[in-house]
Amino acid sequence: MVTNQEIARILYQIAEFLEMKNVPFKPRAYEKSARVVESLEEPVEEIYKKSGLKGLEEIPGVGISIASKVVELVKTGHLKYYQELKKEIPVDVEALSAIEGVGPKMIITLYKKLGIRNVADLEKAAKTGKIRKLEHFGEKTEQKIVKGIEFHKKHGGRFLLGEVLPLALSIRDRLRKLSQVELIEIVGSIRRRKETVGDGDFLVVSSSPDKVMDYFVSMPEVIHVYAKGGTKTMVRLKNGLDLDLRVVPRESFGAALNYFTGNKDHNVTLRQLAIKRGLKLSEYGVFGGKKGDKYICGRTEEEIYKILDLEYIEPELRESTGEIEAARQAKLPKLVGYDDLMGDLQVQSNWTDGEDSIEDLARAALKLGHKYIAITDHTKRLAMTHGLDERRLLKQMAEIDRINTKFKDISILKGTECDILKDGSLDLPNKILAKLDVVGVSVHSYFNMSRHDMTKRIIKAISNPHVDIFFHPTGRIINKRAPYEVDMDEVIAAAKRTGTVLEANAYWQRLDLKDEYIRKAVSAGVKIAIDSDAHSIAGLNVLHYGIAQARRGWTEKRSVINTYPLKQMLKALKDK
DNA sequence: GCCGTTTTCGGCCCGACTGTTTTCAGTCG
Repeated sequence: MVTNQEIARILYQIAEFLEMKNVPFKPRAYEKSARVVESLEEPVEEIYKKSGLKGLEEIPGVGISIASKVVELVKTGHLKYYQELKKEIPVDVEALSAIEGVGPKMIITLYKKLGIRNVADLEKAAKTGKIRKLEHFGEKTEQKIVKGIEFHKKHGGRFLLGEVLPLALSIRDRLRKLSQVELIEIVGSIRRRKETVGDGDFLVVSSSPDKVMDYFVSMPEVIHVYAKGGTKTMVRLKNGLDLDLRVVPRESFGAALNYFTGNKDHNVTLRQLAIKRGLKLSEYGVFGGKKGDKYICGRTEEEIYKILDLEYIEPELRESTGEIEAARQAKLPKLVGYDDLMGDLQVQSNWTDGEDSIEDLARAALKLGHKYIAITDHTKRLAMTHGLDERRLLKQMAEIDRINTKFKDISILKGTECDILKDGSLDLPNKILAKLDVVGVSVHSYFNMSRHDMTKRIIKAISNPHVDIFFHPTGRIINKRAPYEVDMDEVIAAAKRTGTVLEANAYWQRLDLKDEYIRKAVSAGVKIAIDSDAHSIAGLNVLHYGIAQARRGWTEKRSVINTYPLKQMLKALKDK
């Protein structure tokens, strides 16, 4: 089994090797294909098994040459072309280029002049002053390398959106309070609400950028300043997160907003569209005229898309997955809004592993404006959570009836997060499931089953006529636990066939379904439910992450059952 | 090596900052 991440890593490395060899254009091609493969949730290996070489070539950025290499990787577990490049330049490109400020050209020079092959070699050479003696290198470069290595040791990799969004919002609000700041927005992958982010980007319009930059680098979180200029400043925070701040003129705000929101391929395509129209697009605006230096527009993003004959594209969609083509044909979805949810269909109370009582949860949900909330405690198989058996669940249902009499603006629904057992049967008998308003089911055990068995197990479970929602369908914990092996195409087809709702779990460590599968599900006509999976009052506040993920999955309001008023929502469930 | 509202061949996004240089290459986004 070769994972998408492993394939992407090799493609990235090939790109770096080719860059070192000064091969034109190919590095970009490999890099692009790597980015695409990396972002696919469906295993490339599965795509190959299902649709062969042709299927691989349909992946954007992957042509016949890269597709064949992927096939070799899938079939044999290695790739000759890659091995040969590694033999020719035997350096650990992946680790070396992960160091801030170290790129392919530097790596090849360091290898040729000093025989540096890995980070340990690099650290030693830098600390013993060997690097500063090289031509075109100096003391500062050497220091930068030492620091880069230290930083990377402390904190490598990407952050989860939920870890950085609150911080980014706080910094945005602090900057907004400065009198010199006229306009400010968070841009980059945070604005696109990507599930993981590499850094934080801010865009500012200001009459005195220097003051803003001074404030930015002196924020208490900042421990290092990479660069500080009149329009661009880059810093690192204590928690390891890098932040960029850009300042642009007012008339360029829209163009810059667009440019820094990305993603990269989305931008490249927009610029190419501009060129085709005899225009030039940059972060400063759209330019035309004989010399190509006449400002045409750029105050707002809407202007940019309009002049390129495109519908406005929401930030969450800008991932170069067909949104530009759809915008050209005016076929973009009207996305579910951040204020559209009327309730929450997965919440755990202190009857099992939640912290708060049903009544307190209901009161908190009411405060959030919810019209309904489903209490979905675990079932007995999850003994560690004191999962409910039939007797305790009946007791809880009576308790919910009692509490409901205290509220008139919110309805507490009787639900369950019923365990799917190994053979696909459920942890509670049908006769009690039939009495519940909302039956959710989920997998909490035997994660390592074969793809075939897991798919069968899940389809059996959701085929139960009482099962309404399949909770966190792939079981992943972002950056911690891979999804279990399951054929999501088949699960989606089964959900459609049986009228089962698939959950878009909003908890930011899960975000399960992922955008890619949400898109497949809704385009197949399957309904989704965006749930908090809250285990406490505070946990109720994460729905916006799920909405973001749904928007990234091209979801319209009508596909989300908990945007419906209570009666209509209940009707959309199976056995009602 | 990929791709097509110019194209199946001939293109391939644009700009800021830094360090090492006296005009630019490398890196990053």
